[in-house]
Amino acid sequence: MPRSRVAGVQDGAPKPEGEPVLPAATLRDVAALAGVDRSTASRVLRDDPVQSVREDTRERIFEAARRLRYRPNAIAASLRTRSTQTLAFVIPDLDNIGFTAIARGVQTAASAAGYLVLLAEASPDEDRALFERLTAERRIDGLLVANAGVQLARELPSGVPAVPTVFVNRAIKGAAASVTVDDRRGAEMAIEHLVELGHENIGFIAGRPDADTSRRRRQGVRSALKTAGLELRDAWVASGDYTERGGAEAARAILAAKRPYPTAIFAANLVSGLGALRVFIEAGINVPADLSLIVMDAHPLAAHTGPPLTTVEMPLYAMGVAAAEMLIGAIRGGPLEHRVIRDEPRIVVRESTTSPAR
Amino acid sequence: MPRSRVAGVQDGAPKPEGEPVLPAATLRDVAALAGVDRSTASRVLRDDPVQSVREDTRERIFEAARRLRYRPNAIAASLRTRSTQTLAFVIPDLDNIGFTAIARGVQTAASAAGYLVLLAEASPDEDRALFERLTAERRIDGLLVANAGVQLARELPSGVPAVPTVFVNRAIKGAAASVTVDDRRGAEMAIEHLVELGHENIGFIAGRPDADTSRRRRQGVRSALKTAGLELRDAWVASGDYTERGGAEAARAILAAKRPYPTAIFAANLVSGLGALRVFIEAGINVPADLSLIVMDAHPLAAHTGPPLTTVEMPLYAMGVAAAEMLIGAIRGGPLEHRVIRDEPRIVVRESTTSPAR
DNA sequence: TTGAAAGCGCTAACAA
DNA sequence: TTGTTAGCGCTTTCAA
Repeated sequence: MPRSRVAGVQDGAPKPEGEPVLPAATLRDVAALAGVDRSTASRVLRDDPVQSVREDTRERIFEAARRLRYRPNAIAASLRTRSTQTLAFVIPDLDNIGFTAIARGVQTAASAAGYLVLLAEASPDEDRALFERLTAERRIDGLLVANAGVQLARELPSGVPAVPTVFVNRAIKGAAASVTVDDRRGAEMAIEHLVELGHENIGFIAGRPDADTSRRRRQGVRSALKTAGLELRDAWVASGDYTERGGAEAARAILAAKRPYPTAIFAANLVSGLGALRVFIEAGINVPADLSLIVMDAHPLAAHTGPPLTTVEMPLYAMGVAAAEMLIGAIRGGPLEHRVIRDEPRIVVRESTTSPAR
Repeated sequence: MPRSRVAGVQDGAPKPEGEPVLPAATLRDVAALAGVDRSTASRVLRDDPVQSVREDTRERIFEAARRLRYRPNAIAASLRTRSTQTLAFVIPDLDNIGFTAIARGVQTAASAAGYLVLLAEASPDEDRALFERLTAERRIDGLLVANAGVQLARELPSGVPAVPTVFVNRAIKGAAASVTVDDRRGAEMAIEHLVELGHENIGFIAGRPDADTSRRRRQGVRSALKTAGLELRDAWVASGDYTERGGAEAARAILAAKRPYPTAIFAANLVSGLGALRVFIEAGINVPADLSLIVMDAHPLAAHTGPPLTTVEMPLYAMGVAAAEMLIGAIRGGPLEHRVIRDEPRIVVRESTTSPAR
């Protein structure tokens, strides 16, 4: 039996009924206690290098702040400085497990620079309102947009005061900045893996036709096949739309075409690969004995599908870090640019790929 | 071939080099253009019911605001009203797929009430700093905390001006408010499902011993087994710690115990169930023929494991909605309380459970 | 080395 | 029905 202390109802912070909740101390209170002017207190507490302050004055101010548990009011500071120390990271779908690695990179880089991150999900029909709310109302200093459709970039009303914006995992022509990964190389590596296993008949479940990532992945497929002296048959290509359902439909389309079937398939992302996998299994196809499957996007769960999926792991965390760093740099006057993270993708071999049957 | 317009590099918002970016209009500008005082403009634009305004004045003000593309500065309003219209939703781990349904519920309810949600991930060693930053600096009006450990509640310095806080999926004694689901009932239903299939030897992979959800799930297991006249053998129970690794270890522990093995196992959450599933499969155990497995937590990906997992789907979305609504109510002066969402959990039967072999 | 004064953009008493 | 006034709490010249 576990000790009841552990298994019992948890203790939390008991309400401190005794201590009256004082109204939060302001800079004025600190200054009064330290016997200085508010401006002096402000300079000291912010470590303002512009003017020097006598050591004992500094100490008096710090001591007063400590005793009053002074915390600056960020809202008031923002109003004055016109800087909120906050970024927004907008994603289209929280359920899309691909974004967590990016988000973690963003968070890490932002925290390191003292920025807070407002992570928000916005479906295509809501995003305009959200963007307006964030930027027009001056709640953020900069914006990161992942996976969002063109709509959003196109529709941002030009009257809205522009905050620096970096697109993540999406190269939008005309946008000032973006950070992407080398999708083309990742797709090439997927095909190379299949070719090394001996496959000659390779199919492709593509992404959303209107997404630029999809275009680059398709290019990678073509170029790697060409290098291997192989051909991409029309009947073996279908759009999986980056969704589970799209992947399933693509799989059915490939199965519906006349034989021969391909012996291996590369799906342009994890979710569409899952949809396809399901269709194959339900059709009685043995993966990988009859058909190998490799998908783009790494996620812990890929290890738990039936069979575990061989994946192409892209440097998503690094992409998030780079995007946040570029954005913060831009806020501070640095350049916005289009950047591609060239860290080599990694093939994680699991059980869904093997050599073709003879 | 797709039209090149579609497959090509995407167009975004071209930089409007022509239009000079005007400094954003303020209330003062609107008032001047409409020929009224700032206060009048403010009242009209906020739809302040306190005082009435002549119809033509209203129209002049709206027209001026429209022409100047006026958007109120939320920071300035916040400073004055001491309300940010922003909530924070703090979660311990973005990768935990269980939280997305909750987050979506929170978002929906918050948006409906005009609140923005700041979704933040905070590991146990960071959360204090984050909380201070959010509350002490007065960036938010209320706080939702999901899955967080006791630490956080216990350690919140009492000097920090308290924002209303609602714990989500976690009942913390001493905390003012929480919203949870009926974990006990969910666990009972899992066991009932196995019993109905004819299982008599049922094992349990429990959650983190220090989590209150884990305690309730354990209670449910015991009570349902008791009702069925079955016993829970010590050798068939192990803590999976709510992690994949913990689940794997628990599975190994159960396999290491002397026979007989249980014919079915209930894992207290999805991730630990995945860890266990993997161990079973690697041990050559056929799931479900040799061993049925049911897990708590619904997620689309549960349909894609090998075999697809039978799950207990809890009303997580409803929990998120309820938590946000309670919090917003509290901000507006309403009560904080401990609430349990009693919506009946749902068993989603997939292929990982079947009747025991004879 | 410090203080005085002004003001970020808005809202809310109160007065007219 | 509308305007006057006084801040919210902070930062930032400028002057002493």
